Amino acid sequence: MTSAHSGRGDISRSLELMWRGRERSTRGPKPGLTLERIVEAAVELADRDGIAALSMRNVAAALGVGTMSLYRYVPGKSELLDLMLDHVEAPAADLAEWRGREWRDTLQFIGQGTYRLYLRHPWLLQVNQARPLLGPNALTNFEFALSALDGLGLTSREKVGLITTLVAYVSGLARQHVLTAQANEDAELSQEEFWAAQGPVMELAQASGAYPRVFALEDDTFAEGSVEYGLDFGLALLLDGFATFVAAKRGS
Amino acid sequence: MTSAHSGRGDISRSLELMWRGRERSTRGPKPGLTLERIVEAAVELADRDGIAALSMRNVAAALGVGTMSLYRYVPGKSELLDLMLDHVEAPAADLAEWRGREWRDTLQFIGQGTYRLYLRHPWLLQVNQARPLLGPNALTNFEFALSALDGLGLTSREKVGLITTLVAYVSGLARQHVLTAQANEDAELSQEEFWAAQGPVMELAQASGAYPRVFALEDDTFAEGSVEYGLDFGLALLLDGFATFVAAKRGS
DNA sequence: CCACTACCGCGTACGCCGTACCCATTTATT
DNA sequence: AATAAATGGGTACGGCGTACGCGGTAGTGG
Repeated sequence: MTSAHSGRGDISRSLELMWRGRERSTRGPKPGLTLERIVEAAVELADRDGIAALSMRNVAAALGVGTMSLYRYVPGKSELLDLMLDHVEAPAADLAEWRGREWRDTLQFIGQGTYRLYLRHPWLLQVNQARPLLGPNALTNFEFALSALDGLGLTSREKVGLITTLVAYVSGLARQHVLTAQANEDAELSQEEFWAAQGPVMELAQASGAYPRVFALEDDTFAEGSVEYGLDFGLALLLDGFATFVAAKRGS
Repeated sequence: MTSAHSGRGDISRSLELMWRGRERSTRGPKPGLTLERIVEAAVELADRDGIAALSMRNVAAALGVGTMSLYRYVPGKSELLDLMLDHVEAPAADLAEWRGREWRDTLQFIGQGTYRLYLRHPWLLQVNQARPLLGPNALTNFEFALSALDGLGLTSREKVGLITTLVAYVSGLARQHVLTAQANEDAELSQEEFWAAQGPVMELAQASGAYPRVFALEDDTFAEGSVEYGLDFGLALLLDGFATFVAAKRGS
């Protein structure tokens, strides 16, 4: 029953932690933990048990330390989320191969990769990325996306507009998909029970005759596998739109 | 620091409340509240103070009643969220006018309307619509969207695919936009301070030379007004893609 | 060798949250 | 008048993030 904020705490602390890590001073006991270990444990916990289970107490327990020990490494939960975001955004290793490929292939790759990222870390969709901090990984990904649009004669605004549109679509779709899938899995209520619960009122709705088109939909419309089909379907439409735009710019 | 779940509680209770309201039995004291009033107060509270401030205690206080009194009307917070969702989705009154218009205009209207909805109720983006319950308003909107695609020779799957794609894009973009705007407004940190905080590390990043394209972007790329521009820009691209698809179907 | 100092681990406590439980009160039926 | 049902809401429990502060530890300077 909890969402989460990122970018709410001490921004510069988060950024320092992302870019520089912590410079150790020689005095005092050696730290028993590392920032890295904490972030990894937190991501693993969120992946497995969902964002609602991501409490400082649970992260600490997973690491076998006291709750407040975490605060020696991270200023607060907000900054921990910032770090988790940058952590999972680590770009694929083989980005270099993509130099010189067709822009359309590259954008499709980016879209699919982003989608997979959300599938792997569904809690991303519940994190309020109010102010996406520009961590090293975010910046690398952004640079890569921009490189895909080299040499097409686009302005900065246009490039960013295309990338924004792509990411907006993919994340929006992932949101719909992942949240539904996740509800079907780990809830106490199965998908069948859910539809069974909706059944009675739906029959009323159908009988009312106010929604003829909704109830005229084919049975297989929401069938299994419609979602993977969904990404490629919408992505192709969107990239068709991009192609029209790029062609117009080239022609002018 | 809280997200929120919807569709987690007793589904059938939520649905009953949405479709039928509560049938009053004659015995006992007259209720001092109505479901309607509670939902409206909750929406107003969420609009003004954000989802984090939406606690049962705060809603009750806004209504001048005891916290637990709310539970006489709503089974729990989860169901209250379900009701809030359906409440704000109330369709525009003038949907009937749109019969027979061009599909492209209608879809654009739907996209812009959805976008405005998110601007008006930013907390929508933080609500985990895991299982969007089909309330009367949701169903009416869906029916309207389907009606826009009448007569184009599309299958059920294709119609739903187009609508899904449109909504995914718009909600994804709204998410980026609203969360950023909201952070800029009501946080203790202004936008200038935010960028000032990013400044030092950004200079380091620039000096590293690893992100040439990012730092070669024009200064006005992220300027004010880029966001409204953003919706229409992306929407046009997407609808171009739709047009290509529809034309291909027609031609075949 | 020893004080000093900086740092680590973390126990306790406070004020939030959702809500289970229960009881006094009010009202319509019998 | 007695009964049954519904309302209002107080109290309490177990969760949360985290401020504060204390005892222990490891390098440093005398």
